[in-house]
Amino acid sequence: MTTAQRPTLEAVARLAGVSRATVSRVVNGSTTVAQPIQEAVRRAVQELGYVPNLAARSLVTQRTDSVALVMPEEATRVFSDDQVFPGIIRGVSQELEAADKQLVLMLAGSPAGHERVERYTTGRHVDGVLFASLHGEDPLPGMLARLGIPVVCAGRPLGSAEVPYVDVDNVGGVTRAVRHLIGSGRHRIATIAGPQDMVAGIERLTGYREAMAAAGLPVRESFGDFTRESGAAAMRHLLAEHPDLDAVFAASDLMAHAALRTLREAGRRVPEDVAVVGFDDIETAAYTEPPLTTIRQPIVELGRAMTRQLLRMAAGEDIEQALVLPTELIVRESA
Amino acid sequence: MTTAQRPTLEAVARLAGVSRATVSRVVNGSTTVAQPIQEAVRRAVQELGYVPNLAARSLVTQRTDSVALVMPEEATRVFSDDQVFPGIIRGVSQELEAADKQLVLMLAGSPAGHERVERYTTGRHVDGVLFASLHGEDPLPGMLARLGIPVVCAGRPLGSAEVPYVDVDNVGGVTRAVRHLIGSGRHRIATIAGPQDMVAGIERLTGYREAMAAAGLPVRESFGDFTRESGAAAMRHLLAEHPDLDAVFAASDLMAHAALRTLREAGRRVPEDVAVVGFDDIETAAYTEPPLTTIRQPIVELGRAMTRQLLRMAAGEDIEQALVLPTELIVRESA
DNA sequence: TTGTACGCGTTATCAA
DNA sequence: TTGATAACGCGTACAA
Repeated sequence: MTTAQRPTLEAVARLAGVSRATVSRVVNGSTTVAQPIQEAVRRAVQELGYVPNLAARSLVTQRTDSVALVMPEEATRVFSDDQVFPGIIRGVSQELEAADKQLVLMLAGSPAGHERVERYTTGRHVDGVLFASLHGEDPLPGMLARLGIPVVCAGRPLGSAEVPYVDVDNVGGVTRAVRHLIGSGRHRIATIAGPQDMVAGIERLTGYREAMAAAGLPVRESFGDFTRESGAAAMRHLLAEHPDLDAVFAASDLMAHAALRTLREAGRRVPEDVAVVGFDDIETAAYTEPPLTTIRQPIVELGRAMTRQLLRMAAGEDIEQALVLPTELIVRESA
Repeated sequence: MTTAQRPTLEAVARLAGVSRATVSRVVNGSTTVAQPIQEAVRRAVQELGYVPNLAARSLVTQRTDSVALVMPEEATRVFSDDQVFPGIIRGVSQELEAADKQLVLMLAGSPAGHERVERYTTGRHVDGVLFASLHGEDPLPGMLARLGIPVVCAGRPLGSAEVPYVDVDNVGGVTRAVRHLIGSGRHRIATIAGPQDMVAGIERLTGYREAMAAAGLPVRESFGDFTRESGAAAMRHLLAEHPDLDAVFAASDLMAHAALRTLREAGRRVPEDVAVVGFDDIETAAYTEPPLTTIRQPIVELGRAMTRQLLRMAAGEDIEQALVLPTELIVRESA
């Protein structure tokens, strides 16, 4: 296997009859190079198929032109069936592509994986780090921020760390959903809450409680972890505890989907007997039986927004500590 | 912002009272260093929080310790609702983590994106390239292979290029599904085929045709692009053309899901009037109405296998040109 | 077993 | 406007 030697700046310089420095200037778009020379250099680059060596460039510029996206590995499991995981990646990827930077994806599930992420990111091998879907109080974002490494989180980070984040308006969305239920005559509204070690789970429960309190209605709570399985168990639990319920707000569409099925198995009609509202607006939501009323969150836009914030930080700009994207109630047939 | 200067080999060497070379040897696990010195070096590394500069290392080793995973951007749209996209990523990520290499994810949707991928990968900024879910005859994998850059594809690449790949047994899986339908008394079996510019679409149709021919049954074909929307349209088309059909094999679970709904809207009962079989075994399959009989493909394992092959190539080993993973018929209630 | 010295391919500083 | 030349941080012959 002939490892075809890549052409270097040196080679281009020789072919174009100029110095390395000049070639470098042309490649990096410096304006201080005479037109005819620019063209000669470009021709040589073209002819040789020259591509800059990023390692060499990083060594001197102290930039890597790459950004890490860190996701807990469970995320790919928990969200394996919805669009959150691919959606964030797509948004991040779009913005990075526009900035001509690479996306280094790190799934950090195991403790070993987490340690690896820590080594890699603190080692300044990337220009910035995006965190998605954090569980509990991960100290890593705060640590990186203190090291002066640009960091942005998806969702308000738990704990005291002052790390910039982008989130969706969980509380506002849930409030609208609960009002919608009340407006259609429901008063015995239960919730299947999400995991309380994730900010999305916490805030959606908060939204439910606040909306119910505002209407002077009593709460009926049960908990899941965003998955279908947990949603089914929670729904069964609710039916046993509060057989009189006439509506359910589930903190994820997957749990709502499982609730639909569990209700049917229990002989309850949706929406006649029990109305159901989910959260996310995954594609499946339009295909459930009956189609699911839910709260849409702009997930691709979330990925894009957090990336833009990060790039601005990396460029030395000051950015808003928090950015909240709007959610929207999508009314279908289940409520 | 005090850009805390990272410690270098030099700093560690000074603290440990040895030469840079020795520190380098310890860091890279050379056995030719005296025990007490090793320990002194390790202590110094610990104390300073030394992390090797990857750019500098790449420059001299000619390795980057990173691997690119290239996916057409449409994949994240087409598969936004199933587990293929996250599944492959998870498998790839697991194997790379074990090998202590980074995953550079590149979504190549637009022509500009494709060109960017080409520049990046041919520029040898990664030690190898994984391709997922190719459409049509992409020349890039073959080009990279000829450049001596390790490449592995998910699914047999179309066209003449001799690029190593890992695939699932599409034909075998479909054959089993069709036999299952025939075995339960169905004879007017239609198919909703996948896109014919993707090898998965082509092979699943081939499997259907071969199994039908082997049983001496006539085919009824309609085409989609793996999405629900296209599946619904294809199902309507089939009902119009072949109102007598008593079974449908859809080349993806999403299309099968849409078929279930379309059949119900048309007043057909599943499985009494029409049996339905899908392909993929996405999580939703167990939650459709009725639960979907389908062909499971080991998608995470596909990601792992292709990564192992790539790493072996990158290590200079010879690898099998093709690797085919088994599929499995999962019988639920729809057939 | 350890250290010296060179080179990897770029960018940046300074003269010319 | 252009060209030498010095870093950037590391691995590794080669010498000791």
